[in-house]
Amino acid sequence: MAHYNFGKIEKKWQKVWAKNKHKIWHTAMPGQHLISNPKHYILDMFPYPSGEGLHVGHAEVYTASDIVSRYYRMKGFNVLHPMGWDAFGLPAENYAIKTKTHPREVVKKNVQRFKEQLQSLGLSYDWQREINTTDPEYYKWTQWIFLQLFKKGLAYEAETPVNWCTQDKTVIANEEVADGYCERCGGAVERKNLKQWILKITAYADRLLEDLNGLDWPERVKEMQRNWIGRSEGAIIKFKVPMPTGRQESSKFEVSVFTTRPDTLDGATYVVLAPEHPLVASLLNVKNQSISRRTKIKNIEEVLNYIERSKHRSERERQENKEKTGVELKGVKAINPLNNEELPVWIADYVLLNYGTGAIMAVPQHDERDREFAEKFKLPIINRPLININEVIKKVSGKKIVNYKLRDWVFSRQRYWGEPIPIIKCEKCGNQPVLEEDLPVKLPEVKNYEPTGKAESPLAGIEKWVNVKCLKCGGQAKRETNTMPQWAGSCWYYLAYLRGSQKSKVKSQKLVDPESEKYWLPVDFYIGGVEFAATHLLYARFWHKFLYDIGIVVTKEPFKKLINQGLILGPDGQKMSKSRGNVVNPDDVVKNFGADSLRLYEMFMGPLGDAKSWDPRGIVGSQRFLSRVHGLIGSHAKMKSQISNFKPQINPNDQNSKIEKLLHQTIRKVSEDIENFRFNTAISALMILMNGIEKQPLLEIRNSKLLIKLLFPFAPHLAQELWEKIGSKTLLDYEEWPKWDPNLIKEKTFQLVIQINGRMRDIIVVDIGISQEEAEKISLNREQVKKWLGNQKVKKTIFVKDRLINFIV
RNA sequence: GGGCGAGUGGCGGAAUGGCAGACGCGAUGGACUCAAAAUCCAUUGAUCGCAAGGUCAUGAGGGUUCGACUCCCUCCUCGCCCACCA
Repeated sequence: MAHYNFGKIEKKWQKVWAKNKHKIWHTAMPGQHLISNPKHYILDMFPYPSGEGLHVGHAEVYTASDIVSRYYRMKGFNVLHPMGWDAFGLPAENYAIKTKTHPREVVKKNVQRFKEQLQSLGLSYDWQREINTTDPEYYKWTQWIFLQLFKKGLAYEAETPVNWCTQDKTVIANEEVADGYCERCGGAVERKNLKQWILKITAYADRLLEDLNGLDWPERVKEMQRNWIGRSEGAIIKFKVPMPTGRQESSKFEVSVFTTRPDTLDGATYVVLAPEHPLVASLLNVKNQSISRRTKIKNIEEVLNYIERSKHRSERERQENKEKTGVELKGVKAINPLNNEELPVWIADYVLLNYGTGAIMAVPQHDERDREFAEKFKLPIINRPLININEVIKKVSGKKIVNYKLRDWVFSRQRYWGEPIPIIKCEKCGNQPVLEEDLPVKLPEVKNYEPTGKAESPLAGIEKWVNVKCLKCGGQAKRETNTMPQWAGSCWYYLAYLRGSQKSKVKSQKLVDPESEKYWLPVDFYIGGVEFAATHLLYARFWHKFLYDIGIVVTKEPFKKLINQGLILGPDGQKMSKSRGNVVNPDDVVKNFGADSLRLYEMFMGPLGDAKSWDPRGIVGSQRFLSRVHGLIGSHAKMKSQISNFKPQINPNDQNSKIEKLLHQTIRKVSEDIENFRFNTAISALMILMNGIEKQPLLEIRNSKLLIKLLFPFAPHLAQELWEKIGSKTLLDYEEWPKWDPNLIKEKTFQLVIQINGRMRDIIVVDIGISQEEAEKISLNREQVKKWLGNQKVKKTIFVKDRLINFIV
């Protein structure tokens, strides 16, 4: 059988769908009457429209959500299934620097290509709701949310470290750092502190943790978020560090450590500070630039060298299990507040400034890392009895606290291509929020997107834009020139779709129409990669909870059910990448095999959530299957007048009744599998049905219709084509999903497995509901059973109803 | 280093406490053909046996159970994420 002309069929129906005057995939706009049907909001993680174009991994998620959307539409649900573009970000900017094109133009081109590619897969999006995070009408509201955060004290400025390329004189992303050097220019990278905007996500830590319990998310994602938030109970204990000059005691010369084990305090044998810890600078007395005279530290050179070295190591490197490094601050001692013992003080870069207090007390007897360190540097390891936690804390005036691994969210980027942070800075009056009526603060045009050589955004160079009047005093002020991170736009985009069409968006004076929000939220199915577990998914939950607090939304959580898709690896089992040369381009696959074959194959490859490698031969199986369906129904459609009168027989032994049963089993299997995102087994069930139908002497039109409907969510073009071929004029989107008859599926008999000592020795067909006595009687009469039992005595019999009987001898 | 997953035929996978290998790919043999492709039919975990049938087998080792791919423990290997890639 030759393959059907998928190219022609697919183009034909894509055209019909695009033009369709009934707007099959459109849902009611804000202000329009909402249908009272039950709803499903089925959301894809929207793509970053990269220059590479659509990836087969995109095709995988989007096909999955498309199947579910089509299924629920046929089940009578009001389905919202939108798509948009997460279009701010680094690659567009880097490309702009290289080619001198405006990122806006790059994004426009890429979006167009992505959209065409998505449409070539036959995905049923409500395109009238399309959004783009770089659209000023869009980022106006991203900025608006920032203003609300600022007004509630949840956005603040503080010094935080960035990767500073010493050659380019610019801040670079983690991704652009390779082994301590800048990936682009090869210059050395060091950590440098910069004043940046920070969002207080830690204020929501407890709620973000608590509310995970109510979410229908994969347990592993919830677990990742729990660990990321990293709640731990412990205490802050202060160690005095006597003034190195030996004169008066000062509160400055003490160090607070966070410990989860205050009960081990008696066994502490040394104290470790992060190299950046402010106490280290104080001890070195750096500000006088006369370190050596006023400090007690005897090994200044060594200490300074170590601090300098740490600057060049990333956080990850510092925590890696290579040899632990550290330097003792010779001459400095910390006093254990419990027993007044003098402890040596070290600096080591495995202690991080931004976790806990940036300082630890080391108890080598109880902590593995401390012991390793102690063994390497020959520090004492002592075993002292544990003391009751409350007693310790009371005795040393410690403070019980809850500590989180979660850190506040650094929200500034020294970049052009992002949302400008809507703040005006006045030297006299401080930070002023831009007035809401002045939003959006639009990105101005710049001549080039190159870094400025100072740690600031290219926006800083546009004087006309930067210089403004202070809103309070009217004096000379400047705009904030940092932009927001790419995550900002994706924190609320599921709400942006509810703003509706371009027309209703422009008209709207609110972030989201309350009616629409009440009806559509929460998102029922949110589908995307597990790699966002601790970033986007946490950031979006944080913003949503904030919007809940200020009365914008009525739900506490944005995404009710989360579904993860796994990576599609190259044929070599490696992650697809240009440099490996193992990238599969979906355009080629669509051209050579058809969109329906691509969709079917990607869903058939394995469980949605698993990583799986692309097998260039595997797709022919999917294509072969579709061609067989096309051949069978297509050829029979010509004779439809003859077969439509065919009457099914009632006789249960008749072929026709068998196929009836298979059909209903398949309807059930496919329905249940779609609802549970198990597409690989759903497709396998369709194949089994097809194999059964092919063996039939005659094809009943009713059976064709059922098969077509079941196939439709997976291979919509072919299904719609065949639907037309058998004489139906409707669009399948409006057809009802088949129901199964439980009576037709019910089995009357089953295969009873007979085991002896747990090993299968015989199998017989018996009636469902057979009693243990009867099963025993029949089994013990079987030749096979007699042979295996011999003259051994049955000690025990295990009977599992409608399944097996096991004789223990 | 930390966190989260996964290991089943030649390959992708199915079975989540009860017949291991559904469905598909590939391979082998056959039909059709001058021939090839396509298609159709049959076989296809390993091993012993003429056969009936047996034994072994789900990364390795142990445990729980009448019974373990499935649950528990130890180990090995691989994948993903780690806060400025998205």
